Amino acid sequence: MKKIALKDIAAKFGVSISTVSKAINDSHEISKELKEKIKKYAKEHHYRPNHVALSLLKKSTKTIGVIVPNILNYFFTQVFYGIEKTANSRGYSIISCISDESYLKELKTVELLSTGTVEGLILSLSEETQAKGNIEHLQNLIENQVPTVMFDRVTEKIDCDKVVVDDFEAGYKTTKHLLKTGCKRIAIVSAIYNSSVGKLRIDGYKKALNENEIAYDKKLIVEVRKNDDLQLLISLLLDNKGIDAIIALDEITAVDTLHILKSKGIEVPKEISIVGFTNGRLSKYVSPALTMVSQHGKYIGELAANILIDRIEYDGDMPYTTKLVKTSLIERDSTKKTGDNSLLY
Amino acid sequence: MKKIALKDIAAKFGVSISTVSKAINDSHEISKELKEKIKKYAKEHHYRPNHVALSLLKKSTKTIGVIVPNILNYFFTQVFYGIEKTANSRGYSIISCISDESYLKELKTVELLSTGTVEGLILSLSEETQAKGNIEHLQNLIENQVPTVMFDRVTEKIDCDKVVVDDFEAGYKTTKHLLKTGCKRIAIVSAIYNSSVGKLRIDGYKKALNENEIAYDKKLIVEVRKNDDLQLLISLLLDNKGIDAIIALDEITAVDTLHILKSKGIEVPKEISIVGFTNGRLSKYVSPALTMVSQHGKYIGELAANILIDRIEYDGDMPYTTKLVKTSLIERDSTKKTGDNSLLY
DNA sequence: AAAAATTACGAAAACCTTTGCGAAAAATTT
DNA sequence: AAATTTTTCGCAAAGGTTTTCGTAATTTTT
Repeated sequence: MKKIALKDIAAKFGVSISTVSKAINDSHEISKELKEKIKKYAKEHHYRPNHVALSLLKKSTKTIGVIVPNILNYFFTQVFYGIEKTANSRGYSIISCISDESYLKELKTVELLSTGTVEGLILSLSEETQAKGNIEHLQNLIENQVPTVMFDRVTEKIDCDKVVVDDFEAGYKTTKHLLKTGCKRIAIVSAIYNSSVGKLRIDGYKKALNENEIAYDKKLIVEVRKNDDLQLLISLLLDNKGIDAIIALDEITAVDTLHILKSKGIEVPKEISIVGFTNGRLSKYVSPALTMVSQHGKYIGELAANILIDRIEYDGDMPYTTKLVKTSLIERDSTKKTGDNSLLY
Repeated sequence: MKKIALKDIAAKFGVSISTVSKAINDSHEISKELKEKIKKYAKEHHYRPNHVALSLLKKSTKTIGVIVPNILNYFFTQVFYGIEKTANSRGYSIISCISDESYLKELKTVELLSTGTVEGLILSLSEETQAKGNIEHLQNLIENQVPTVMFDRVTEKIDCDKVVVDDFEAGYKTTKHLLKTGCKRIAIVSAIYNSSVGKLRIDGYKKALNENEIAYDKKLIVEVRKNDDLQLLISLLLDNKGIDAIIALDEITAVDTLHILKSKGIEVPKEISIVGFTNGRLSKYVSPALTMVSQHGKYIGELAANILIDRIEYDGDMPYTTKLVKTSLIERDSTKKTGDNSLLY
């Protein structure tokens, strides 16, 4: 039993292809008896209209493309999940690509998908793309009228819909919270020094410091590069006497930092508080459970998908929007309680 | 600047569509001057052949479908990553669906994809599908000659290529290891009582017990259902005096179990050893770090993709294969060392 | 019984691309 | 100058589907 087409059914009953099509679609133009015969046969042979042919005809594939830099990162997994869920509920399939933080793969994918395969694209820039600043491929996308939504790792050089975490506010809020719990000298450990995201968080941090009349000290910002020894970096950092809080800009770094502090016999949060970014699966299972900034990945995915599909389906001019998704601080046991100064004495 | 087709270029230069097509594909049939004019114009307007039309013409979409039950599960994320990577390297895109453990969504997806959209399918059964045993949709798939590879959660009722973890051996190996470290009364906590996977692991466990002449005790197998209180279940379990090891059939349960034991003041592994399944991100960050069974998710994905694409591209008969991927026991600190009996006394 | 309306189906276009073949025009050879 | 080859392009088909329109045949209405 091979793939069956209208043609085959038409041949079977000695009628035309259009008659079969109409019969299967229950058109009133076809007599009752013929319709029933054809429908029965079609069902028995598992006839299903060829999706590719339909896409060509309707000029609509009901498919959107998604490019994520790294699916093993829990945040992106969550976003992906959100996208898939809402896209699906609105009748769209998703064709997914993992750029693996590579500019070239991102480029290839964009070129591949922007040829009628998908009706729109949701993407987050690869690390390499952000570092290089080479975004011609995305510019072409917009020029070619391919609806596009960028999320999280975006660039202001491209004019399109965007969904971003309010990383500035997150950095600000986090720092402020730490200050409120009595911390005075707050360090930042970042493994994402190249991204817009990291810069924004640090800007928010600076603003909070400024508001509290604490001088910004560049020595307190530690950039962790690939293959760097975090243990060593933390040791060097702690030579700056008086550090009483560390903000880690990703979950793994937060957990690693916690372990390093513990191995040094430093009590968390009594001596040093820790806040990490991205509320993934690790944070609540370590001890003490880490206070984290949740970025609502799933919600971001849902939002991005809805914006994209709205644009695909809305026939007319729609101004580009940038949605700023607020973070939530999830307080656990790696920070002191607000107003609770007992630990200070 | 809208989407541009051969038609538009043909109109621009007053030539036929076929001429333009040949010019762009650098055919010798077209004069040098015309070719250059057309190519220049095409490039300037970012012409790219419509992928849907090509798919229809070539009867090949260069796309495979992937259905995973739950992308937030790290094992599946890893498999997904492996699939994407190799599919991509072999020139295939992937269209992905998350069944969310729902039979209905799996069914809908299979029906949607088996209509010319994809050339083959890689899937792992949803929990509901496994529980219900309703696999007609997959039977149709095979009958309709859609190349299909099932991984991890498979059914023996369907005859197709399969890639499975050697869960029987894993259960056997794990149990044997625990016995070798001196454990005598080993319990199992399972949140996947419905799956083939869980049953196989328990079968392996039984074999190991049998070989060591230890009676199988059904009371030592705990099934954790949704919304069940694990804390309570563990407490009840521990009423069976003498339990000195627990095998948890998924990572979260392993970590949770560890926490519960710790909160009860039970020392791990001195009093009770713990081994968990699925070596994800959590296990090595808790303390003590958990000994886990790694299932090599990425490799499974790569294998599945290669098998599928081989079948798609090989024109002829190929017997169905079932690949059994061995697990690795990653020893950390939640189990005692082999031959080290010091902790026993 | 003639006119009008309804029923039941087929032809063809459209979606976009590639490619084999035919044909005209140009260039080359005899 | 005639015959042959080469160059250069267009036509048409094929892939599967839906849909508009046309056209018979049949039924209903006047």
